[in-house]
Amino acid sequence: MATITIKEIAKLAGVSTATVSRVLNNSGGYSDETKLRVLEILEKFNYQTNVVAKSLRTSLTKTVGIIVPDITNEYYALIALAIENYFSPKGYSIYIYNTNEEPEKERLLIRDLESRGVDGLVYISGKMSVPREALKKRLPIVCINRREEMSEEITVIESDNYQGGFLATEELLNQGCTNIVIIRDERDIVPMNERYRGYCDALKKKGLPVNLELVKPISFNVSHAAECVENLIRNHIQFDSIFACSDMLAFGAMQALREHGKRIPEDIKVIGFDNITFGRYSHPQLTTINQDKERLGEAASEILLNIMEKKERPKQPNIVIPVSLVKRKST
Amino acid sequence: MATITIKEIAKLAGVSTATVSRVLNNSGGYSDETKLRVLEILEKFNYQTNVVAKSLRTSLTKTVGIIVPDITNEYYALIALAIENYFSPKGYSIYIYNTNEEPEKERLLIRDLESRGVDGLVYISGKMSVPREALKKRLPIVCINRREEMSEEITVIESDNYQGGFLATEELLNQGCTNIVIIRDERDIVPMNERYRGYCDALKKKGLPVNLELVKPISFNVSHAAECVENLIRNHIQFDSIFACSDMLAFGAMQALREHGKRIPEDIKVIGFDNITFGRYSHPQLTTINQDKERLGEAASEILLNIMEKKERPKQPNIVIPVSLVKRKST
DNA sequence: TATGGGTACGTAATCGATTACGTAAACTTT
DNA sequence: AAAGTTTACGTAATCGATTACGTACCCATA
Repeated sequence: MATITIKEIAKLAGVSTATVSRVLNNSGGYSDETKLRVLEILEKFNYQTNVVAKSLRTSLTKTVGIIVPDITNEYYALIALAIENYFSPKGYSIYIYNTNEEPEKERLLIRDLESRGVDGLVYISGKMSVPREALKKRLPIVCINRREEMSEEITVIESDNYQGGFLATEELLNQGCTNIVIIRDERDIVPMNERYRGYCDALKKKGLPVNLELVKPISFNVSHAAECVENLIRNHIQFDSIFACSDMLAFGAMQALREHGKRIPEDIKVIGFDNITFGRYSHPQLTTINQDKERLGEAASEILLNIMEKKERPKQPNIVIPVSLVKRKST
Repeated sequence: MATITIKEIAKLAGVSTATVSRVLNNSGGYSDETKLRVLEILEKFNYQTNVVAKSLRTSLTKTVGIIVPDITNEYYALIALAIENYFSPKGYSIYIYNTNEEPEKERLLIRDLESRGVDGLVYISGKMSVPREALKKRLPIVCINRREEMSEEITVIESDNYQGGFLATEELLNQGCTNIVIIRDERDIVPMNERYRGYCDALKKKGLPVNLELVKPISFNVSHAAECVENLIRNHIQFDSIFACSDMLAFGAMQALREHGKRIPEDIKVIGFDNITFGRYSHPQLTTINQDKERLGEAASEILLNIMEKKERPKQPNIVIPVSLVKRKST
């Protein structure tokens, strides 16, 4: 690096490095003239802090790590973007780590994060072992949307998944549907369970039973959703609508429906979850439950910064971000 | 941080920090017994390198920065992912920066990157001022898909945009189309110009003229594509197909076509560019030109690492990644 | 005028590594 | 056996900042 150091600036300004540092950090202890002279030299030689050196001394790196399963997924990308937009103006840089939810990768990550001395971590992934490890290492952390029942020491930001499931189901009921298929992730994870609970309660409220033949847990994947719908049709199971627990699953389901000559929404109504961009361009445009990814990212950032600054790990209650129904053409 | 340092390890093992460091880096100069003893202590106390300190000493941070316009865009996300997958096993961490192509943001970035001492930079964005600045600062850099005519000192990885434009147009011609609308980005940037050149040449090869009434430069945005198609229809301009220079634009165009009762592909055929995931789930499924985002990211990474290691900035010829036609249902 | 307190600095330690250089002991070579 | 070479370390400087502590000077107050 050809950059000039504080030492050289000091010599040029005829002061000590201490004074230069003080001027740089506005920490007082210098006269106005000295300040001006130093500032002038700083400017003239285009001084840039060596962040690495500063980090070593202060043990603050001004970095935040984000762990996501897959940045390629718009949902995660939007959250990551919100986090960057929050932290970047505050002088932080963002490390991004894709785990693909592979446990080995996650295990390595926590070491790397600590080695690099990140100031905080936003975790949006599956294995809660990482957050627990982070907690042990006193690394400030918040999780998004992956609450586990037992982990009350970790703050979790989550969408109101229960309400989402309820609203989605209610929308279909309001359209006169009575045989509502729910395609959900087979994994026993809180967000999915909550959506399912909302589904059940909406039915219950309407006085309808939960027909387990219509509850379809699948491994989370577009083509599985399509297969699932095909099986329903092939087995002549009666249904008039589908609540897919993610928009991608909804797209898979719609594709299968079309291939079997079903019209949407005339024959079968479909509702998704997440509200990703493509829902506006699918045919028909997808009715869905909006998750406020920006708020999720923002709220997580705010709380994380709080933990980082206060250096205290508050038993903060989990934050629930409201969801909303986005009515389009598929219901 | 509660982590143990090299100094403490040294004391515990009864050696100097120099020896511990040598063992850590496998640089020789110690007996087998010493090595074993040190390794044992290292293991026992779960030593982790302080990367910040190491970086300060070696002036290598083992970080790579990625500058993208918008990580929320699947195209960029896939490239970024490929880059991470390349560098991460080599011990690098990835900084990600979204610029939204805002010039001020980009200008700030280059300073930050240098301050943080990133070892290399992959640049996928618009303003070539950043790469030039990086070059001046001797920061290893490669660009993706934004070649400018005059900047031969910077290595650029790009898709074969000309070939893509040619293939797309040829596909429509093969389907019997003669009035092919091209919806392109209005900006005078190399990738778009190349796609357009491919379009022109494919027509020429077939002995057809370029009808400028069918050449539609728009500001890059889905709804503008829709408007553009509406205008064509409203003005009764004859066309039998559309080559949209990005899949997103194709979706906008298809939506407008549907709203005007045009069937795809029976009435109007549509082809896109990029091959983003959603093209498989649109209706009809979108025929498109595949950009190999993984190879783009990989190739960029390889070359970047090369520059980083050799510390030389070779006048490397630009790398062109092949594209291919993905035939689906919209043509 | 002596004392006390504030201002404006400088000195030097420090963060946690790496590494050039020095050196004692062991081992070769003739 | 003397000289040279190699091995296996340790010492201390260094990377570029921050900051506790010391101190000289100035000014106000008793």
